[in-house]
Amino acid sequence: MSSFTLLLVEHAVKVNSRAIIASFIVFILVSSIIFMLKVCMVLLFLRFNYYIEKVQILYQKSMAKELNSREDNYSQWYTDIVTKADLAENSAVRGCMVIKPHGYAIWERMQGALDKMFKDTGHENAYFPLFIPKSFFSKEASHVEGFAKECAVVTHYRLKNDENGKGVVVDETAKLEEELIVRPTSETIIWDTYRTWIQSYRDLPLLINQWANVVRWEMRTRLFLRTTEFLWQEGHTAHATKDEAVAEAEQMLRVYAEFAEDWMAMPVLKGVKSANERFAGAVETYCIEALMQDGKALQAGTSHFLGQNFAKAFDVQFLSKENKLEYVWATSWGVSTRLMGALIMTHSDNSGLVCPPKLAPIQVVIVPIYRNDEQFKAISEKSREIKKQLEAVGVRVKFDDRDTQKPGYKFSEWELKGVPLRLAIGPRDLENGTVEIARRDTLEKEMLQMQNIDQKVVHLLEKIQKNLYQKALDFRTANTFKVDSWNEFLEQIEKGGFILAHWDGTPETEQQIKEETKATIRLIPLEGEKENGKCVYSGKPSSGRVVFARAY
RNA sequence: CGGGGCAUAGCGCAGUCCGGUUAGCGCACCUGCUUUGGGAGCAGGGGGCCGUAGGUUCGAAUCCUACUGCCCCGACCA
Repeated sequence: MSSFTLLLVEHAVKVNSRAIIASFIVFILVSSIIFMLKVCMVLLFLRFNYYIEKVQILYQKSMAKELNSREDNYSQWYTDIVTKADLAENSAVRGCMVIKPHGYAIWERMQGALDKMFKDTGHENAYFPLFIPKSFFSKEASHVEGFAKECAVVTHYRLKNDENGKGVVVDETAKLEEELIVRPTSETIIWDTYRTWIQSYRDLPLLINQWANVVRWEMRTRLFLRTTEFLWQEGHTAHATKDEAVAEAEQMLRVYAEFAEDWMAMPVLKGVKSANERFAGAVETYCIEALMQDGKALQAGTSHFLGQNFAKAFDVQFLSKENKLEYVWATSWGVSTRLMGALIMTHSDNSGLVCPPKLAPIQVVIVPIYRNDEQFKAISEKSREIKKQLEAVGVRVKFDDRDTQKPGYKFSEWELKGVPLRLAIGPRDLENGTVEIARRDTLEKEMLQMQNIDQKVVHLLEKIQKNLYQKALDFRTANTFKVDSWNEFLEQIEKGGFILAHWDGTPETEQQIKEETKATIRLIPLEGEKENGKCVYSGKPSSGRVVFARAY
């Protein structure tokens, strides 16, 4: 019995041990397969991670210098150009920007050109205060209404150390008798002043301009396009007759249009604003309107016929030749640093800013290419020679002789900053008497002989200026549409561009269209043929097409 | 003022869910060498009160509370 059991046990052990061995082998096999699979997966994972890392590195590298593209993200592209081309940056103060040297240099060139045009049309510069007594504001009813919601107000004139030792606080005992408004525009303070300047028709016309900063407390801001504080010029003129004042407002509109087209190479439409869009306090607002590359419109300048509104509000009267006491007729007109935004959005591309030669602080940059000191010396000598030659014919030149950056870096940097022409001079050029010239507008490169380089450059700069204008004009033409039905209107407004459509002339219809489509009447054209038709929204009769668009 | 998001090096971000070595990465910066005709490479280096103030905890960039600031989307506007 016991031996039998033993046998059985022995058998069982044998069977078991076979099974154990078998299962052990299976286990080894399976686990080794699993192990190998694991190894493979880990390897794959590592490999994968490596690629991810690589992709991230590449991405970060490209992010370091490159712009978001115009097509992918237009508004980010715009911001990238402003900041990466060193035009401006956001400041510690919400909504206010720091205009950096390169951006300011362009603005200075704009100022210079405009200032000359103002003076050529008989205007003089003056300066009025930053602060306006609050009571002045309430004198012209619609003017207050227009600006009241966005005024910064000065209430106190002293700070003191906090009693709890936590920095400075406003000294409540130093409250102003009358609060001061930081000017959002200067009509009121200027007309209050003009009252004392004007007594007789002999004091007229009074043609004054001021270059100044103004503050409008905006909800949402964007560099150059809409900032809380901005730089501008404001012209304020007084005239003896209505006709003369209207003529002045129209003249300044032409000045703005000429500046936009000749200097900024930016085609503009001229027209008048509808009642809804009119300046607060104006009888008529004239404007120039440009089309940006994303199909949105941008108001680039305004000129207002103010009638006698401010003369009456501030009691500015003069004795006429007929010895009659009359109110004077007024205009005001302005353009701002917003033009910088217009400039950027009209011409620039995915390589950065494209600046028209007439406004470019640097028109030509010379980049030397060399391997050693001797070459650098020889090339520098030649470059300085060319620089002098170009400067002699009035070209603004920079010789980029920094030894800390490589040529490729410099090429990209100056493209980003919008320099119209780049000359590259290397050892080969010295031997051959050539120079490589690259156009910023077309990004084309060409080898030129060095002889008469000054004439060639001058010619090219003119060509670039013309080409930029033509390109912008072609773009506008291709994006201007006549629309005659409401369905067409709805469809087209989504695609962007200027829409020429009939309007019944009522503010109600304009408001309805705005609410339904976000499009506004940019202007009622001054030029072009008049044509009768039916309002695109209400179907009521219309005497001419007006320009609709979504706007900045 | 409504709705959403974020706050970590000069800039851009990871780490936060799930608390635990000396807080990382890219760009930029500094030094050296090699480079220089389209954003150079290698090696080394410096730089942080992790928005502020409380709390929880042996321990907080990480969890909780409050505050502040910024960004985006709407209403307002050149």
